[in-house]
Amino acid sequence: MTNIKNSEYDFANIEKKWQDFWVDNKIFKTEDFSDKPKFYALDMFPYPSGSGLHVGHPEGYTATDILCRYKRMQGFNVLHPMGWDAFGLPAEQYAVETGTHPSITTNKNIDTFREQIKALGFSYDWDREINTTDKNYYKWTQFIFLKLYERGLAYIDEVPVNWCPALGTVLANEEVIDGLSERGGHSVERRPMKQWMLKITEYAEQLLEDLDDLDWPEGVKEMQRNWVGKSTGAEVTFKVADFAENYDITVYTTRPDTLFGATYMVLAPEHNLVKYITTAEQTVAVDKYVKDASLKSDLARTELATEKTGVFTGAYAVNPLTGENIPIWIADYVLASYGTGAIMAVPAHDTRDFEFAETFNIPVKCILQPDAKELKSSKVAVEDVLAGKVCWAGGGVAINSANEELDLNGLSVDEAKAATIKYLEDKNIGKGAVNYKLRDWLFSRQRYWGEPFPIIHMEDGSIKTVPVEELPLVLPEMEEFKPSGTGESPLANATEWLNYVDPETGMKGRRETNTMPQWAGSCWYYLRYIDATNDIEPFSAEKENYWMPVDLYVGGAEHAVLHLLYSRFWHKVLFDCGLVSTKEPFQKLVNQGMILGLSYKNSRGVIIPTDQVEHKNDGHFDKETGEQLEEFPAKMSKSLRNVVNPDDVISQYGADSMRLYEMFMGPLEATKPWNTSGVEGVYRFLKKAWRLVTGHELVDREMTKDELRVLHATIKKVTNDLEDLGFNTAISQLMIFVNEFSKGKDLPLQAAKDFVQMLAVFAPHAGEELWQYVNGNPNEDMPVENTVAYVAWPQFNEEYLQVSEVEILIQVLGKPKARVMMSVNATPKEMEEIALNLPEIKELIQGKTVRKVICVPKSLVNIVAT
RNA sequence: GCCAGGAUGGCGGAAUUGGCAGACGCAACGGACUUAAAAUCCGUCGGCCGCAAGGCUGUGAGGGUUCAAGUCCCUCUCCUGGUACCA
Repeated sequence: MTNIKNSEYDFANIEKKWQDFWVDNKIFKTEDFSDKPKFYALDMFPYPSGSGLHVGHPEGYTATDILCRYKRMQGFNVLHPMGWDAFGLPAEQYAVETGTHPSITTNKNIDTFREQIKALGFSYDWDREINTTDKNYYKWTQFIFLKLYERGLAYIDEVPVNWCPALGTVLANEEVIDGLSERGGHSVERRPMKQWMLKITEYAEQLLEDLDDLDWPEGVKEMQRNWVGKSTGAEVTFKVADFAENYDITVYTTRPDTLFGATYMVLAPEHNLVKYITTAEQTVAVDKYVKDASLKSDLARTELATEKTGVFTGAYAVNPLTGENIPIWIADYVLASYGTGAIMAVPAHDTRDFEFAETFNIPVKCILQPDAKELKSSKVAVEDVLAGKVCWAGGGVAINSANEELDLNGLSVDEAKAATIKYLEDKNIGKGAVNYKLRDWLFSRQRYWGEPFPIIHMEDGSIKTVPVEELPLVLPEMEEFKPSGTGESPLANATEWLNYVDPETGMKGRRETNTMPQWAGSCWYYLRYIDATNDIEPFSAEKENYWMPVDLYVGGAEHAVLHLLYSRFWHKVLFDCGLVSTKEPFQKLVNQGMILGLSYKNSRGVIIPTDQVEHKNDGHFDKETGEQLEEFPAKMSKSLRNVVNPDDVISQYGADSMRLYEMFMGPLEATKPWNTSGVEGVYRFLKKAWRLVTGHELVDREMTKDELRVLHATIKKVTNDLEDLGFNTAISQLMIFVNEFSKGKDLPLQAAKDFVQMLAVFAPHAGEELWQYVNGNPNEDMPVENTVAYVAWPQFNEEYLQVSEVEILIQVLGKPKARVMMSVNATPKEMEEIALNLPEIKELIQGKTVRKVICVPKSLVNIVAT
């Protein structure tokens, strides 16, 4: 038996020992099914980068791990898995440079990550580890793609991509900086290429609606709502004047109520009617504008957003309400891809239209009497609005808005909208309409290191899918990973793999050379964990039914929109296929905050790299100049040299201190700066806790009232805080417990057991070691059942928290004046009497009239005396 | 610009439904132990006034509601994240 009585806290040996114990005995292997209630806690799986783990990763992982350990003790069957989102650009770029196959780089990085993660003592079920680049995994990613294809949700379209002629390759948006390639700074142009698209827009409404029932941060839900961008309004059809042909133009507007104020119309330069309606005199100018616009990237178009540009087409449309001819312009502030690619412009009540009208001297016609209240806070003069000198985009009442058949005057914006839509529908020249900002998802990349599409383009132009039985379609081995030079992925050079002959008909075909984007693998990984080794289906329906949905999903806020929207979309498709049983995958979502590094700047605001800073008692100084520096938190980055490496923290203080500090820093969701001396604080706490348990005589005795109160207050606070993910305050309470019990001569056995068990969810290595000690278990050849991992969580008893007397604060006019012990059962009347009879209070209110006395039981008495 | 979140000691942060601001920790200072250091332990620690008892003041700024405001309402400033001509 290892005797740790009166020993020193030796984290290095303890941590190694228990990590081995957990792994060797598969302590955290999850039952596929159980009578126990289930709890599925999911961490966003990492991209295993070459630089290894940083302190931000373990933050979320520690939080879920603590919760999982707690839930196991609460009797839950817990699923807590880990895996690797391992496709991605860096491994391919490295392959281009060095010829090393991306799978080699990837596996090496995964090994590093796994080792680093294991060193933190997380209770993952490693038998469920997944890797998106494993063919047994991406086989099912391809399978799901085929499901999408079968349902008509995947299609090919010509879409402009970032083509870099100098590099002979297509670049991802993040590889293009200010219109130049990130590597080499070559120019990048937009070039249409055939791409796979996924019809996420078909699910726009559901993606929006189902957000309401999710327990997600309000901010994330709002971001998703904005991304989907639903708007309601109307489509209105305008006749083009002076043409024999029917060149009707339909516009989309959210403000049909302002149709009387439409003084011109704008088409996107790409609008297909532009070439038909442009008059001869305007052709040269229009052609030039259209050409220039097509060369501008989206980036350039938005960067030049300050100045409005456009060209008159020479044609006129007829405002259906006023009968007036209004000029038709083209301008790139109207996007071809949104709505109908054409707008009616109401400069008086739309800021963009107003700017344009001012630039080109187009009349502004005010048709809204601004709302008086809004007008007041906006600081614009009502005369200017009415005169069309200022744009009014706020609310109000319609004016100047009547023709022989329709009179909107006096109506509010909402009433006028409804009336206009009804009129348009009756006349058959428009209708109510809904639009979404959400676009279909560009789902192909011109890369090697991604999932190949199970698609063959046949000679006759048809598309053949690879039969499910033949999946996975494996990436071919290649020597070279250089771009093909044509814009196609390097797979275009894999001749043998590329060419296909139909075994039945003999028809030739060519495999799809695009690969799927990195998002693909992460869209459904949470389902694979449920049944990670199934090789006949992606996951069994029975297991899915038991485990889904994910009860808690923790990860970085950077995935607030795309990853979460994409996987919700796939999940809904799988739901419609009958493959999953829930509409939404992630019931509760929490974003862990970013961890910042401590940085230093001098009085001129110049940031000094952290390793050039000398720390003294009276401040921080530049090692070179001796100048005093100001400390401030900044994003960890190599250039500031403020990156904290978890390995260093673990080797110096141990994994338990690392875990504890990550949780003690502050609320999980908050952005907070890493401060190494804070780690020392929790390390001291662990040493103190160790001394409390091993250095005091453990006595199996009745506890005193005070001891019971502290113990049960601790159990209560820790339990409640864990339920709300309040890890920092739970740890504070454990510190209070240690401070209080350290004052005693001995340690009551029950208090020791309960405390050690609570500690064990936060600091599991020290927790296990101390658990064996307080239970008198022999520590060598330990039976598996002796682990603390599944011991029932301690219960608190409210009875022990009760006190008979409490200190009541006596205030006069809200200021604290006296404190008095009273029975907890004192009635307000009794409290008032006691308070008013206190000598010091009597003195204070002498000569004054007591107007009112407020008594809050168990808390305070406030005497209002003047 | 718009949307979301935030601002509390020297620092990280605590504070049920409005009810004693600053729990817990860090740093700092004073002391004990030590030949010395580390480790550990004890004490002080928002600001101002005061020998003290005590008083005044204090949660980004200004106003309001209330017996009582970090917490609720209005206006403003600054920070962080998201988004960008979406008609």
